[in-house]
Amino acid sequence: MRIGELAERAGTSTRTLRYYETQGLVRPERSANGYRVYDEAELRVVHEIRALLAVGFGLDDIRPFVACLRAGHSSGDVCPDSVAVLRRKLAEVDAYLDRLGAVRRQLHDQLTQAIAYREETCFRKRGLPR
Amino acid sequence: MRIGELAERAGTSTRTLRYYETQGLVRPERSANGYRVYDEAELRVVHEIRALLAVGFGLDDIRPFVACLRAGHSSGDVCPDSVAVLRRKLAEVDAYLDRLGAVRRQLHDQLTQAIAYREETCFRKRGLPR
DNA sequence: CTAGACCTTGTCGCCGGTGTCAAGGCAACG
DNA sequence: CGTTGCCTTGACACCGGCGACAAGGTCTAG
Repeated sequence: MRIGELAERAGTSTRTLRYYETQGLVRPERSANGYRVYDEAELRVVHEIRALLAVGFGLDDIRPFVACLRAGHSSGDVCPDSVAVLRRKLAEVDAYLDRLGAVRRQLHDQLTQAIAYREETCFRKRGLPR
Repeated sequence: MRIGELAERAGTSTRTLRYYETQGLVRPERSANGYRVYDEAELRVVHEIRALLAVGFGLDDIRPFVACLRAGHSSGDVCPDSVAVLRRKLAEVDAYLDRLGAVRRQLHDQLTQAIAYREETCFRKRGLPR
């Protein structure tokens, strides 16, 4: 399988596949004419990469998962390094959820007060009772 | 007040203040020698900018708040445009919270299963009963 | 007069994952 | 033989909010 076919089957672009290669995530053979040649297993790898990217991982974080697949495991998640990354990411997400919750509260308060102020001003302008 | 003093008082850098100026957020006068001269009100403006940036706003989102302050209001939140941005941002944060919650769940599941698999493998390897 | 602290504008770099274009090789079909 | 389509490497662009540096002007104290 050459790069164009892999790109299409994986739902991405050739540019992206070449980039993954520079990052050490995908390792094609080369045919005599210099074309990249991928075996079926690489399709799996690319799917794993895309799935993890979609969840918010960076390419660096993904490396252990790819290594795990390449080591013959049926899931990229089960190797120690992958588990470590999963733990770390889960902690990061939890922390971010906390921060975002705080932000949400602040925004909500700000909005509530701004609206209250505007309504009060409106009442005063019209000389209406509260 | 010149740029260095404002930067120090606002807890930021001169580079940053000049950048805000290019973005139309801060408007210094110029003294005869070409130096930027800020009045006290600008300190307030810069504080508002920094506070909103810290919450996750972009400079574009912040513009209405600055305009609101500059229009004489004691808070940047109370003008219609600001309220609109607050509403939009709150919605964005809510959406992001949802997505992040889903991601958290997925990570948690992945982690749980990976660990379960590792333990099972461990048991099998040692020929122990479950 | 000079050193030093401040100011000016202009430019490049970063980060991450891609899009996009350029210039050129290789293969297959007519 | 030429066209078409796929492949190659290389390089610029993007987005946002700055950091950092260069080359030069200005003001003040000694």
